Amino acid sequence: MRPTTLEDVGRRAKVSTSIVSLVLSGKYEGRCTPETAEEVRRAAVELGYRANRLARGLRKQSTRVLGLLSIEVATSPYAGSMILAAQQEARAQDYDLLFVEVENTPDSIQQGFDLMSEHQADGVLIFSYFHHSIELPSRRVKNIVCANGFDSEGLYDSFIPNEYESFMQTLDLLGQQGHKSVAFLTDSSSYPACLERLRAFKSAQKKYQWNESETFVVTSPTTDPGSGYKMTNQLLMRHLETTAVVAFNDQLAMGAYQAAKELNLRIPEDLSIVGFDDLELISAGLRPGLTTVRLPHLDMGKLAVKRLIQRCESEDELSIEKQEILCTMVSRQSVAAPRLGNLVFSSAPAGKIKK
Amino acid sequence: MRPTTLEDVGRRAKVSTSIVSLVLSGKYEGRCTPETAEEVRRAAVELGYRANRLARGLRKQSTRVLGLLSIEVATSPYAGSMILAAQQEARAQDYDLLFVEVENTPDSIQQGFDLMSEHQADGVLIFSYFHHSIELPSRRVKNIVCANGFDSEGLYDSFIPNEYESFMQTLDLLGQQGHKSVAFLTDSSSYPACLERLRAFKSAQKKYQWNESETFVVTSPTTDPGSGYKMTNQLLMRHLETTAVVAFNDQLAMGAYQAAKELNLRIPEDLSIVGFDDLELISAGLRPGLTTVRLPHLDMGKLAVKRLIQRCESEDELSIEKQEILCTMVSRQSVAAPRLGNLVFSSAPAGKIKK
DNA sequence: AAGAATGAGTCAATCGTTTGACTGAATCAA
DNA sequence: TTGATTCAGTCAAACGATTGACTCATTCTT
Repeated sequence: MRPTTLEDVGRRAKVSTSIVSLVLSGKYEGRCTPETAEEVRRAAVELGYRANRLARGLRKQSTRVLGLLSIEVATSPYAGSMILAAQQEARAQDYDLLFVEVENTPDSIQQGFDLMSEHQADGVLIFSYFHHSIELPSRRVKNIVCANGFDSEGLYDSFIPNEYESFMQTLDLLGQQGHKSVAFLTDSSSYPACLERLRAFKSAQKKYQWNESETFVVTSPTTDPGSGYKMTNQLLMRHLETTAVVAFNDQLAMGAYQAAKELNLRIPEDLSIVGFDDLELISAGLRPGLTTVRLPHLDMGKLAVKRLIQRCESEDELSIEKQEILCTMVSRQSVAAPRLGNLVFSSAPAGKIKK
Repeated sequence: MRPTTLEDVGRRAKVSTSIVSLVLSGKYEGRCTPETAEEVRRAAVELGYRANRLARGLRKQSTRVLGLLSIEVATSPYAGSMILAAQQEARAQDYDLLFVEVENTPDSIQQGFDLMSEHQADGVLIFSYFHHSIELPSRRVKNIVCANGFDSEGLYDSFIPNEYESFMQTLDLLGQQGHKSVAFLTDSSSYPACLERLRAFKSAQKKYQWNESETFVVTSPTTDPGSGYKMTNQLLMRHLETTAVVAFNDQLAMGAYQAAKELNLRIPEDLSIVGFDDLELISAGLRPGLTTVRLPHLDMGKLAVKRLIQRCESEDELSIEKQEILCTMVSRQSVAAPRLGNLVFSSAPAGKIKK
């Protein structure tokens, strides 16, 4: 059963395909009477006409299809919201997403671009699993936008999280509550997320006069809960006076919970813990709920698509937009003021301690 | 900069577009000399020629594009692997995926189908968030395959988890270890997952002579860790003799861990716990690691695509394939034989207890 | 030496839409 | 009355790839 074409509709409404096309796209003024237009529309509905986007794309040299190159995103637990947000924003503007998962190698990415160019995608989104620099190969697509990552040459728009300011939100919270012995569990890599969060921590140490002993920064090459557990044990062995643990991500925080509970430390009364990422499976599931920072996956996905479409539809050259997005702090129950009986007293006035 | 076309390649190789097309698709035998073919291939590479899939699709009436209707999948933590597996299987066979997230309403699904038909997708995959029945509206696509769900009329292929047998794997494990007081924390819905897992539990109760008191089945409308915590508390209040807790999913199991730890019960020495789903963020993150059952998202995604492509390329009518896939048990450290000092002794011979 | 067969290509229709150029009738201005 | 304008449409050429129907020259058969 061949699908209905413009010609079928035209035959039924007794007009040429031209009129049908014009009417259905709303550009028929001066080309036919409103009555004819009505007749055409009726015929189209009766026959269940759906435009063939291949033909349209071929003729108009524009497909309203955006390529989504996902660099190891779909494998990650973060996948959902970014891709979903992109999809919905696209659909809201009558664009569709052609999805390809690629590996983080110039070769694989090149293949992804080739594919998108075969499909005549109007533009390509590059979504990255984690916030880092991506080496883009020579490309044959004009419109490109990156989300949760940026191209190494800085040639394209990018929407990335503002690691420093975002992390500072939870650090400020701890500082304001009067903590003085705060430890940071982190990754030993040199990705922006890592570097920036460390920079924020060091800056908070100064700002709130935290104990700046190097042993308050615990690093590990892996960031699973198991590592978090070990790091926290190791930390508390050395610094039992610790009143707050700041984790690079929620998995490490989860490990910190386990270590704390084994040592019979209550959270948050004896030990405050904060995470990063807001993986709800963890952060909302832990007891007590984990105070953490939600990565702006939704916003990045949405903004990237908005910008890409803008690029696709703009006549003239747009300047390169690099936007850092502030994450939102999600307050649950894992933070409290340090107990007065602790080694280091809070120097903040009582009014400040209570929230 | 207009992309290279067959004509450009033909011009450079000094042959007609026909020969170029024939050569590049490998069907040139009897149409030109191997030397000409080589010349054409060289020209194509030099110009970086990429076929225009719109034109090809229009002409061949086949696009090698599969629509992926994701019914609330992308919002779920399970998203990744199923979509990823589908993408990779498709790509391996030179198919691409057009991704649309839809809501679980006939209207929304209908819109999804309409879209796919506009794009002339060769077939449509329907991926569902959880294992359940989907009402499909009147459709204009011939090839349809469902994964992790099935259409209410049973008209299409479907690949779903075998809930009963899969769940039975962990129940068997507990039975063989000699547990007799086993509780089941579950959802109070009436989806297949729920019904089947309950059926498996009841059957295990008989098979292993577990205490069949109704109070060993604890239900709740929500299945977050918080509920698991409450349910476990409530359970242990009534049945302190419980030696094993079986949870409907990993979130509930996570809650059970929390309750157990608060009561100073050691896992697995005092209480064995098993989950379902294998959400690694939880199951691999808990201490000790959670023994659970991995849903076959990867297989479902892959098999669904395989079958859909088979359908797209088959001349004749294929019969409807309904496949139930066995999940794999993931053994971690949350299960052990009940302690001999417990209220109820294992009646199994010692040889059976040890694995 | 005439006709058939083969080899190496080209031609042109087709897929379904879009859209500028055209047409033929009716109306209007002077 | 005549020429210009408007109205309500139709025509046909793209867009780029595919493929059955051709063509023309050479070689083979008898």
